[in-house]
Amino acid sequence: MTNQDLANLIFPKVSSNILDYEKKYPKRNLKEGEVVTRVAPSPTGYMHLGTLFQALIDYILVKNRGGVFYLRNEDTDTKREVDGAIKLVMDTLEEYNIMPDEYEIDGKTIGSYGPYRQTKRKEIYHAFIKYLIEIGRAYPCFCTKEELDERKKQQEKNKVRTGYYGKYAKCRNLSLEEQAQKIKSGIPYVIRFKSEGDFNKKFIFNDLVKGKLELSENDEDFIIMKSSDKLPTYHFAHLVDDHLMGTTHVIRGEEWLPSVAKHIELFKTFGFKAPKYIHTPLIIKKEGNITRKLSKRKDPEAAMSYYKECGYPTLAIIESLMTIINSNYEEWHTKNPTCTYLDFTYSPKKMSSSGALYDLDKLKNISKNIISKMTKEELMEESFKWASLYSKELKDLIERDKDYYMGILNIEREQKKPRKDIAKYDEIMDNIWYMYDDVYKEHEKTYEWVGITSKEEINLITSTYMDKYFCLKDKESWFNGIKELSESLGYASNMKDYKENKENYKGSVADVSTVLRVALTSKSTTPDLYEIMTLLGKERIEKRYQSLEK
RNA sequence: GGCCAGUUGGUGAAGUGGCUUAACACACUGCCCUUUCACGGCAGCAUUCACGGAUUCGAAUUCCGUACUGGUCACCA
Repeated sequence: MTNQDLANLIFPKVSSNILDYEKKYPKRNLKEGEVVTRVAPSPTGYMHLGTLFQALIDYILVKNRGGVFYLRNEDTDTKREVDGAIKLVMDTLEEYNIMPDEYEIDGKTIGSYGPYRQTKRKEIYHAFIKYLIEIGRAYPCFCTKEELDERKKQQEKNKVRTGYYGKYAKCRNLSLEEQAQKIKSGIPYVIRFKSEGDFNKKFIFNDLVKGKLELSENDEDFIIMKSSDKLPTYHFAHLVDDHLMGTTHVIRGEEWLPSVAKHIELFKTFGFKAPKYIHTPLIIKKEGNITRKLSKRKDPEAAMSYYKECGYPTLAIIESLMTIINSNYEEWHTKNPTCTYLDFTYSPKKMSSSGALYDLDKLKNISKNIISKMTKEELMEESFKWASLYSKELKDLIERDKDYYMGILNIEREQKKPRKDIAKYDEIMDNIWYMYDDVYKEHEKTYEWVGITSKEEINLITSTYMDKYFCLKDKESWFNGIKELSESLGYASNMKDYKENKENYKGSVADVSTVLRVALTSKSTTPDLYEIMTLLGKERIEKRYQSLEK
């Protein structure tokens, strides 16, 4: 009995070997400095902010240096797999405009380094595992769950490091005959990597974000192939896939740092060049005094669907992530206002190495700026798309009269210093409902009177205004009318004069304007009143003033 | 508990031995501008970089220790 015999016993059907696959997937033809990155989500039916975060870095790195960005479906955990999960990831990437160059979806494959789906790569993994068995660096392990638990318990009790290594690696010393015999008798087994590392020896690992790290060598005989479906574990799939697909830069979350030693040993054993690693900080959240990883269970904002539902422009999310990716991004962007985020040069070294807090306030601010710079047509279209999915009410209003809707949106827009009052599309309704008579009528509202609250005075102001001073010719004459109205009723029309001689007046033109505003919209804070009045027109204004309680 | 990483204001952070009386942005507060709200402008907001010690003429920046926080220790990725 030889290693070769054992390998053949375990993988009787594997005919191709490593060399065959390396021929089939030759080294990529890259120009100097070009990179190959990948986003490798597992299809759990959920698109995490962190996945987008990493994909964005992948994408930017490729935009910066040239090369290929691909998507690999890491579906080896068949228990957790959810139908349509990769579609969700792809759709999201598409929405955010960070499409991979190579991918596989609905049976359609783009790119020549596929399959881009791990369950379809089983044979390939088997060839690599077979090789490992042949050279005596992998072996079948027959330990049961109970045995493993017991081992761990003993280790904890004896205060030694837990894990399947050294003398605790029970199955590594089984003779080939014993192994063959057990396999033949149908005992379930996994394949473990036979480590030659020494935990007490250190090696230098250079992470592109964290810098040089001194890590202990791996000495664990970790599992590389599962028993039930014969699929590889992450560690092994990482080795095979990233080698064959030619990944130059692996961008993944910091939670992978503890397994780096395993990966390095694996690459070394095969004599493959390991990719460069960018371990990104985790996106964290603060809850009271506790800081923790964004959790998909507890935090709605961990899911990309959250941002879609609220109606944040995708660019706002991207820009806010950019500020986390490299904190000099904003400064760069204000200096280069015509550039897009794709023109920015990403530097892993400048990335913060502590957890990144995703700040929704910051997002809102960025989003307000982006929305304020949209043209009325853009905003109409974007908000319509959103409303079609999430707000029938708004959708109906837009469809009723798109021009009128754009007119409302255009108040204090398309000017040098546009108004910034919308952070997400679900806020639009709050800002425009009073511009529609039927909605206004039905809307539950309290008039936000400020200063002047007497009903008689309010009625006096509105009726005098409509009778004698109403004018919509242009903004200047409109405002002159309000000034004259103010004076005729004993209010100051000149603010400076008012401030100096308050006792001479009942109030100022500001108070009068507020009355006209609140009486018309019920709100004390609205955009420019002249434009609102122009859109509404005299008749409707008059009606609203008349319908006020006497 | 072992291993690894991190710790600068309310938040994200810049900063790699003197140019830092700690940049920039968000948030907050005040003032100015203004018919309101906003926008914009100005100003304020860490005498100090988790704590203790060491090195140095000089440290947020180097070293050691402590504390705290996070990650990880699966036939999950």
